[in-house]
Amino acid sequence: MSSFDLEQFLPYLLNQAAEASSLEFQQVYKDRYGMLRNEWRVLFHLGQFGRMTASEIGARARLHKTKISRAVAKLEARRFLIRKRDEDDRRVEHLHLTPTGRAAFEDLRRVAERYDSELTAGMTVSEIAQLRAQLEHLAQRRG
Amino acid sequence: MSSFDLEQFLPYLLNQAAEASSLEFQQVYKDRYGMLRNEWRVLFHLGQFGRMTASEIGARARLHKTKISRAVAKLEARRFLIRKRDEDDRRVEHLHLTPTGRAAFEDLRRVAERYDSELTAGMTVSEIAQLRAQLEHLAQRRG
DNA sequence: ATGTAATAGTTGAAAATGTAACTAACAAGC
DNA sequence: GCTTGTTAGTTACATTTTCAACTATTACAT
Repeated sequence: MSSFDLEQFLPYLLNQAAEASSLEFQQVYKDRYGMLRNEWRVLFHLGQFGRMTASEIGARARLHKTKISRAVAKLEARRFLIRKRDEDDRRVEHLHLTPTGRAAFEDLRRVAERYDSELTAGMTVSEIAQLRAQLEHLAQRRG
Repeated sequence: MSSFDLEQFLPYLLNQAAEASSLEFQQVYKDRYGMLRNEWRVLFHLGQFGRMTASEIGARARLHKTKISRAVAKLEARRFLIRKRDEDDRRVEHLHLTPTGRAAFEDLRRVAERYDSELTAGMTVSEIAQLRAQLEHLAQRRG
C-alpha cells in the first residue's frame, strides 16, 4: 500500500499554484494590452533590465528563442519596443522599450506589485522569504 | 524608485519552479507512454480515486472539459480506460482504468514518488510541509 | 405536456506552441 | 582564400489549446 498522493506531488502542486496565481494578473495584461504570457515576460525583462538581446532574455527567462522571436515581433508591431542592430556583430539585435512600452510596463509593474502583496497577505515576512528561496531553488533544476 | 523585482514576483517564480520541476517527469510519461500532460493527469486521478466522471476530474484538477474530453479519448484509444454510461442519467459517463491503464499508473506513480523525494532532498520535513501548505493555499485562489 | 433552462460531453475553427529546418553573420583552422 | 562549425534570429509545419457552437439528456416551471 502506497502513501502517494497526487495532490501532494510537488510538480502537480506547483503547477496548480502557478496557474491559479497567474490568472488574475493574466487577465489584466490580456484585457488592458492584448498581451500573451511571453509578451509580458519580454516586456518586463526590458523594463527591468533595460536594453537586452533576445538571447539574453531567453537565457534569463528560460524561454525558447522562437517564443522570444514571436513575442518581440508582436511588441514591435504594437510599438512597445524597437530593435537596433549591433554594429560590431550584425547578427545581434538590441531591444529596448519605446515610451509607449515603458508606460505599459510601469502600469503593469504597479499591478504586479499590488497583486504580489495580495498573494502574500497572511504570510509572515520570513515565511515569504523562505517560500521564495525554495521556489528559486526548485526553478534552478535543469531538465 | 521602485523595489519591484520580476524574479521575485510570485506568479513568475511559481511558473519557473513549476516548469523546471515538471520537466523530468514529463520526459518519462512522454517517452514511456506517449502521454501529454492532461493525459497523465486524468490517468492519475482515475488511478488514485477510482471510478470518476469527466466533470468530477475537471472540478478536482481544474481542467477545462474540452481538455478532459480529448485526454479521455486518447487514453481510451490506447486501452488505458473504459467508459460506462450511467443508467440513471444517460448524459454521464463513468470512467475507470483497464488493467493496462492501471499498470501504467502504478509504474508512473513509482516514478513520481521517487522524483518527489529527489525534489525535496535537502529540505527538512517541516520545510516541505510548510511549502506544500503554502502552495495549496495559493492554488486555492479563484481567478 | 410543453417550453425553457441547465448540465455532460463532443466537435470545428482559430490561435498558440513546439520542433526542426532555415538564413545570415561570425569564428577558427588550414 | 576556403571549408567547417557556431551563434542569432526567423519561418514553416505539425501538434495543442482555446473558444464557441453543437448534440443529447435531464430538470423545472407553468
